[in-house]
Amino acid sequence: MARRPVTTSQNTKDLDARKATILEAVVAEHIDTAQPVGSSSVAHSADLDVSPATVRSEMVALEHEGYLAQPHTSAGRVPTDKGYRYFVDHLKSGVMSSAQQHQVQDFFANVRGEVEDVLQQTSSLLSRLTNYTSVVVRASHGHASILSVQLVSLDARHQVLVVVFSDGAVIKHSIMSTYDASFEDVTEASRQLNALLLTTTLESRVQVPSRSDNVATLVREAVSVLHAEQPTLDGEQVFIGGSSRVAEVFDGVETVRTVLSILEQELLVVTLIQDILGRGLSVAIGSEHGYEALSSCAVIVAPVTIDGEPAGAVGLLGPTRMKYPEALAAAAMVSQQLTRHLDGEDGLG
Amino acid sequence: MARRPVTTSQNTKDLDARKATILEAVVAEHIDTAQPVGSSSVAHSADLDVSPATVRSEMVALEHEGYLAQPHTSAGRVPTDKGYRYFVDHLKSGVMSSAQQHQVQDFFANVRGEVEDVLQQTSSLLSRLTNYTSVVVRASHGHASILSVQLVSLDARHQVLVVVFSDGAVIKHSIMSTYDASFEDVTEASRQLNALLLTTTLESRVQVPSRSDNVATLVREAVSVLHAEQPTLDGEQVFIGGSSRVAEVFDGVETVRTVLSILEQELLVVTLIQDILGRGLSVAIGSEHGYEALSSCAVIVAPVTIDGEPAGAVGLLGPTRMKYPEALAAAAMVSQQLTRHLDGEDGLG
DNA sequence: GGTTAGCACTCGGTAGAATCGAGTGCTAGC
DNA sequence: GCTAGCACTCGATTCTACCGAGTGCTAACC
Repeated sequence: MARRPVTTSQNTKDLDARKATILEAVVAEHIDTAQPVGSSSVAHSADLDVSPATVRSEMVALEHEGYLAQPHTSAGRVPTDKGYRYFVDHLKSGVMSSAQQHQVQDFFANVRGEVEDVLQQTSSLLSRLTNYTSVVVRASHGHASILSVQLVSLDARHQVLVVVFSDGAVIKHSIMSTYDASFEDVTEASRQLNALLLTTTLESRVQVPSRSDNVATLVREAVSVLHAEQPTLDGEQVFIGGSSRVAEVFDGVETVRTVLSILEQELLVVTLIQDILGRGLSVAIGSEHGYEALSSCAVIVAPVTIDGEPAGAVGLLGPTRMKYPEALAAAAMVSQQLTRHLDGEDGLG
Repeated sequence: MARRPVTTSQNTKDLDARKATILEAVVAEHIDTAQPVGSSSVAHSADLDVSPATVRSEMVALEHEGYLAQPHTSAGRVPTDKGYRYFVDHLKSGVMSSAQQHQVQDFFANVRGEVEDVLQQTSSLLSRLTNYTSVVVRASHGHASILSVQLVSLDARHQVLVVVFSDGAVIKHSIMSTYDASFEDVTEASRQLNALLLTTTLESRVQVPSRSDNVATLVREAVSVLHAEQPTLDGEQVFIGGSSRVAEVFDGVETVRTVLSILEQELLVVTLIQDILGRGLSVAIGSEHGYEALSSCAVIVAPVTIDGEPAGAVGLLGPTRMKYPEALAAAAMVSQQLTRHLDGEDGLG
């Protein structure tokens, strides 16, 4: 997956009022119709009392400044990524239909079950609301403290390590011992692990016993397996909803393929979302997120917190000509309601 | 999702040798080219020494008997589901390239990690091998015996119930108590739960204490939450690999959409696979599996066992004109190797 | 100077006609 | 029973003409 350098500054200085109106009209209409937009329809729709000819001359200016592009001579104008960016940056906060608002409220009033299930369903909800593919990311439990460690024997050579975190997450790891571990060994190792790890986090490193008896070996093995957890995927979980939307929202089999195959790579998705979030954006349009393969996509993200701490994010993936007002509003409302829901449950469903 | 009655008997009585050869030639060529197949190419390719005209008259017969169809007059023939069925039923066992065989062996020689990860990667492997979308289903732990039950307190009102099964699976459930549970209450409840549930299975029902003290309430809550596990999804896990293949393998956005949206519904996928498996088939073609929406798909399944007991299945989803010999061989080899891998690990990775 | 009406020009999209050709079904003869 | 021959069908391709939405430019207008 080719990664291009990221443009940090948006370089969207304000346009004069009329250019802005025209740009916004073009973007809005193109989002609506998926067609290049001509000067006359802009002249009529936007309530500036000027002739198409005037609009045209403004359009060439906007084209020179990089906000618009022309698929070919004698076609209308189409927004560039920069054009969309301006549009998004100058959006007055959108609204959701009250029917949709109710839908969200009802959802959160009625969900129950494990956090994982709630997050998966939230992802589906967001996708249904917007008709785009939705992504919900749950932050890693890297800095949640450990509440319980338990080693359970499957048989003499196989043990399962189960760790419960303060955020309610549970992880398991399988351990294969190199010698036959007695029931007592395992129980004792389990006891020592608790003593060792309780209240620490996955990020902290602990002193392991250096003895070479069976129990110490088990303990060392368990601790090392836990610490090995980090490098791969940081323990984030990804929940994708409405992946079938990809097929209806993008045109061109090739694009659909590419986007789907990116969605298959959870690590990539997590990185992407965190990247955007880290840059303090709520939308990344086209080339902005730096993934060549997603150059025809826009990504909307909204953070989710628990007790004020970052706990994940919700995201939406659509074409650059996505319905920003609605999508932004939906993402905002869902992330906010999800945050409240998780807070209300003390960090766990 | 409309469900049609399932055809149980295949009704594929043998055809005479020449018809069979012709039918097989048509199917093979159509799988290869995706085009309707004409009489002359069959006459040349298959080594029957007859003229196209003869082939033609056989073809009308095959059409009457329902093995072939004509998209329109003056086009070649295309196999029907029944035609594919005959082809599959009379397939001499296919072969995999030795390169692919090595790929599979290398994979299983080198995978490590949790079963879940292994299964997910196996799914990706199978998809890469075949260029179709792959599904790996892990059977529910409904009749694995319980090795350990633990109740962990998040805070006074929230507990996490963690259960470890003999097959190495770990499940968790969140519990909200209606009163403040002390640390001692939780420890005691945990102890009692162990006494109650150890060596039982999720399917068995146990006698819960009828007292109304705090501990008993916790215990009842925990047990009921466990038993409630069953009805929804039976605890099966689904791992889908290469969903992006859908976009390149089916034509028509609508089909892609439908197939993707079915893959989103895990319950449906599990049912489908188990259904096919239950009918003792290894392939379900077009209308055979009874899902209207998948009428242009073929599904290949192969069971996976642990110690001879059913433990899940691997599956492939492709168009009815999929490359059956290769796909069947790949599914067979992967399921067999996976079975061996899981057996070798004593039922757990 | 900014705005506008007028106009010639561009060029993608569509509709229709002509044609091609792969493939069929039928029939008569071997 | 097989096959050569033949008329016929019908989707796909190509070509042409043409329409019209939209542009850029210029000259006049306020």
